[in-house]
Amino acid sequence: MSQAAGEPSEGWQLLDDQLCFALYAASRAVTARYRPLLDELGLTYPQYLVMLVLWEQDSISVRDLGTSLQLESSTLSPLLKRLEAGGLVRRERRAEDERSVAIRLTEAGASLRERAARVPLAIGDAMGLTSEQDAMAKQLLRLITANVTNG
Amino acid sequence: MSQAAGEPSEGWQLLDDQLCFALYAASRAVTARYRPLLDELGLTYPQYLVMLVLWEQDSISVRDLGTSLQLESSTLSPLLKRLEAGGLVRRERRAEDERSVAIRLTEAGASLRERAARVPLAIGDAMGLTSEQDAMAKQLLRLITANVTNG
DNA sequence: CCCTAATGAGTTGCGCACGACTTAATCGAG
DNA sequence: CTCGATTAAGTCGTGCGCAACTCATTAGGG
Repeated sequence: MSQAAGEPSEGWQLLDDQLCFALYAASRAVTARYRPLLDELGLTYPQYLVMLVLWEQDSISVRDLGTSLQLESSTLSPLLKRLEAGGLVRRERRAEDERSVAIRLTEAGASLRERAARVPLAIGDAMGLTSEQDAMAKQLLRLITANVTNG
Repeated sequence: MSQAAGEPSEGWQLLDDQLCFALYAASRAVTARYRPLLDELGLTYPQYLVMLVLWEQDSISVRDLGTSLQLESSTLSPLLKRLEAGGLVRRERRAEDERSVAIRLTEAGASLRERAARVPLAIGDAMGLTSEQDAMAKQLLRLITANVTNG
């Protein structure tokens, strides 16, 4: 166990013992691993997540996108504008409810799906987990998220 | 390979199946849980991590801080300036090597340690994991970080 | 019908996070 | 010793991520 200069450490407050830091470091490390792959597609990591949702379900409101990704409109609105500027999505007010904005894939956005197919495979490969470890990790992370979100 | 809207997805590229998203969501959820606690201390989450390192080992270079936290000097330099402006640390050039800057705690920075003692306990409590689950999660996250970083 | 509350999207301000770059100091081969 | 390469810290530009707020639209009680 590492110690403060001179005095013994008390055991609480050690960076390397904290799950929170392991989580923070792992998340950034994985995102960094995505970067070169996503650069080829002209996407950032959050933009890629938005595209994943749209490839699953085209024409979705900003609100529902926020629910899926747990992101605020203040994060999504500028991001979606950048995707629109890049020609991947269109934004149009809904006739039924003028408050709502539907996000739809353009042709370019839809066709990007094939080029992106290899990304999750490459990342899964880089993570190098067995399927049991992968399942365990997902389960634990979802448990943490659920506990920390409401509790 | 691509599908029309409405059809079932093929299993690759499903947001909810991806470990990377679970990681990203969990990391943000945990940080959000920290926020009200750290607000009372006048710290952000990355600032809190820097303070954790300093409480373990006072007088550390920006370089070594970056190695510990896996952060670039371009992230740390402005962050450390804000901590200095807040009166928690001092920055002084090292005599032995004028390129290097030593970060030292002020009195206020050192005494913040006691007030911060309850933070890891509160977070650990909120995560609600058994000690076995906690250990398993840390192990898996470190494995992912290690594999993804070099590989 | 009216008027207030709510809802959805967007704006602003601030603090990361990182790539690309700059500057200054040190190192090290010849 | 000299001078080109390396190293440490910092700056700049871009894109999140979120709190606090605004604005427009819709819902709903009286």
